[in-house]
Amino acid sequence: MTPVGSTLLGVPELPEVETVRTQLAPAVEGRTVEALEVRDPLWCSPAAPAELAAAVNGRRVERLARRGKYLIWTLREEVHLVMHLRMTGNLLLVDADEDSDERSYLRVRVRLDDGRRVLFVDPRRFGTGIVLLGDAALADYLAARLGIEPLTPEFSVDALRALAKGRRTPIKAFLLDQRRIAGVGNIYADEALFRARIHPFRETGTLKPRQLAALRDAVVESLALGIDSRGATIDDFRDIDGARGSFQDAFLVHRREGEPCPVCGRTIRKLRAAGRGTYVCERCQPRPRAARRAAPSGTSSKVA
DNA sequence: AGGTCGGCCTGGCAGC
DNA sequence: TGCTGCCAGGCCGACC
Repeated sequence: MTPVGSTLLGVPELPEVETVRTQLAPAVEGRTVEALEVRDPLWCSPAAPAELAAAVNGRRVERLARRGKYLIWTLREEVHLVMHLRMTGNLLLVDADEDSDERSYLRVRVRLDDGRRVLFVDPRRFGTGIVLLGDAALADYLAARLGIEPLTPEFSVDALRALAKGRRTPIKAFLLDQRRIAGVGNIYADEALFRARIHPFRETGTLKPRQLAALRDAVVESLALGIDSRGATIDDFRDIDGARGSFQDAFLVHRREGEPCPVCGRTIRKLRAAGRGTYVCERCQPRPRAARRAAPSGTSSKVA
């Protein structure tokens, strides 16, 4: 079996989806989808599994692309199968003799014309799929949901400044809003804010140009590091312990509550921002004055 | 209209 | 020990 992607640790964000795309593309591009079997109707609701199959079956895969956290199968004649892994979705590439209906959490099976299968496995059933007919329909779908792609030249300091201007929302919520910047999730938001030395409660519109520049660089660096790290661990994915160590070591503050800050040694705290568990060094990332009176802590009661 | 919040979903685990 | 119930969070839709 060739495992592609993992959700053993953390939620698939841009780097993980990109890793999946990189690994999967050579196996599916140029192949024909013999059968799309959606075994869990929730996956494509409100559309019916048969509708998706009718649109997709028998078509050749021209390209596997990524936009934000979406994985896009572009088939012949502008048929687009758009997948989202959400929280616990995972894609596996397997041979026929490794495939079975008994596999736990199997939601979708894509049978290719070479006998191999791509399996969408998802314990929590948050993952989704939709078929969009026509390039315009795809463009509309993505444009309604996603903003700037952060690993492109379009993600400039000027662009970030324009997005941030006048916004009163906390910067963490801003980073998680896919309609502004596409692909940043909870992990990389924490990592980028730490690198840029910005507190997650900081009001977005009050950030100085220098801070916005630092944040832009930090987002790009964090995502790029995530892609590198993912690539490094994908090969020994079957070795759970090996994958785990390498993956977590890359993160500076995320999920490191109670540990010393890697820069200054102050204990990393867990807060709640934008409804998410949020990790911060409040010496490196000083809490903004306006937020100091707000609830000082989230789910954690123990603060060293 | 921009911002906030609950619902979706289930494995894992804290707490009784 | 075994059960209950809460937590995790990306995205969407309801609400203010």
